[in-house]
Amino acid sequence: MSAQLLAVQIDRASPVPLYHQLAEQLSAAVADGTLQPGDPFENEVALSARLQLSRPTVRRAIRELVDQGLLVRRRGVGTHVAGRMVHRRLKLSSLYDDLAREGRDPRTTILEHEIREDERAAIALDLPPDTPLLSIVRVRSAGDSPLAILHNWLPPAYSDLTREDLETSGLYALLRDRGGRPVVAHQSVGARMPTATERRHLKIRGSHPLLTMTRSAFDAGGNAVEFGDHCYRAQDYTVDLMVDER
Amino acid sequence: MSAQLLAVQIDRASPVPLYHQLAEQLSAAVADGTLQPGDPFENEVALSARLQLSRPTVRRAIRELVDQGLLVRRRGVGTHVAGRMVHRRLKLSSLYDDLAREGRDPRTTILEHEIREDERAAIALDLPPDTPLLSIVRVRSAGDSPLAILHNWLPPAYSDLTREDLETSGLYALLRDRGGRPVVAHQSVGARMPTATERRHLKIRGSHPLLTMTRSAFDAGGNAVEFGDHCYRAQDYTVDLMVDER
DNA sequence: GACATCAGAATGTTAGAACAAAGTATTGAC
DNA sequence: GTCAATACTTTGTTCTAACATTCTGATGTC
Repeated sequence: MSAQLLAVQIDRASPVPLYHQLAEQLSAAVADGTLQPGDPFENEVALSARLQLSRPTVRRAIRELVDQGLLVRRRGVGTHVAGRMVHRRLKLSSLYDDLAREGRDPRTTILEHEIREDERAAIALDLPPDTPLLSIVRVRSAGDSPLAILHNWLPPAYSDLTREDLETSGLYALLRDRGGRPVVAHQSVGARMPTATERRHLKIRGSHPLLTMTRSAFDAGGNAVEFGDHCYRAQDYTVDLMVDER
Repeated sequence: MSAQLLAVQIDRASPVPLYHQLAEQLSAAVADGTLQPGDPFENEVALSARLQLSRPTVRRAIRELVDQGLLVRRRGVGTHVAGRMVHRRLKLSSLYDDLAREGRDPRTTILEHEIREDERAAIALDLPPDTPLLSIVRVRSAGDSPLAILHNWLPPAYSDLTREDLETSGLYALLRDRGGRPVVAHQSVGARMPTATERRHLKIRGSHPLLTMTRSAFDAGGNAVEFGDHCYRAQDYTVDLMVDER
């Protein structure tokens, strides 16, 4: 029961770390099906000898794949390719990106765009309650069908975003362009009936609920990036997520 | 601007790895407020010299804290304590555990308990569509107030769970006792109006929606552990979660 | 044939060393 | 005084080396 010998090419002149070069190529082998779930993986020592790399380097590459959930390691047994369902694919995406990816023609109508104080939003962003925040209310549609009402508050660092910016692009894309890459978010998802105003904006007829979500997003250093209070037509939208305790 | 010298005790006779002993004590210093967000952290070399540990060992301990989101490292600058909001605290908890922790007297009524085939559940668990699954329907209450209807399907390995087991304990606790520790789950959260039966079981009067959640859970090896289709009274329940892209 | 013992194979832990890269602070020239 | 070059600090990468721990399977005895 010997493992498959994967073809790997290492470029020692490249500025990208050896362990990462290796990790990417191994990762690709799992992704493209060269290695199937359950398949045994070449062991550390053999791999390091074959590729002329030290064991710590190979070990670190394998660790990256284990962290992604692509491989499972057991002491005394070996390393194997994990089942497809445990592969990690996290994303902190926005509705705009999701719709754009599906080719559903995302559109934005801006209802509000002004600097204000808001205690609830400030607290959620771990900022002083009297911090002036840019408050934005948008209706997001796919084609002619309104899907969601998005209320967001941004800290002072981003308060120069214009209405025009927001009409043509998603909020998260704008934040990324400004260097504020959100990597952590606290979300809370619930449901309730819409108000009369919400029914009008979302063109809801009959008895249909809203899916609500609040989100506080932060960058890697813990700086506040955005607080959002969103509501979606529950008929057209679900929140999908992956919980991972490894 | 020198960093605080933390008191750390390392027991080389202990079977617990040195890096983990160190990580736990450093983690505690952040948790109990000895180190505040933004505080500088003693650098790797100094710490390894002071504690008589090798740099790789210290480095691995620090890496553990970085992975938890407790510390932030930047090359050339140093290591600092991260803001409180980016600390990772993941949990794959069940409603029973949540209620018990809050002292809200969780109770369970079993409506169904039988072996059946269910194509949707089997597919969600990455099993053949004709796999016989243990199908369980429960009403979960806090005291006398019904909160949720929980429909779960379990793979054959767990199909010997009895009604009595389920009445006295949470499903996740039972699974853990049997060695099936779920570490990864795919969840989908939505909202809809309740059916007449659901209104009766959950004692819903008036126009109130349900929060729905489906979940497929797997252990570290990728083996199916559970598929659940739950609905909650949206008035009393929200799904809280933390998304993390680090 | 059933069970305990043991060897082998794999990952896990720890150490010591050297150099690379990035950011900060100081120094020096103009 | 301003600005650029330099030195220093700190984390990042890579290697060699040795021993520990855990699981599997083979060996061998009763």
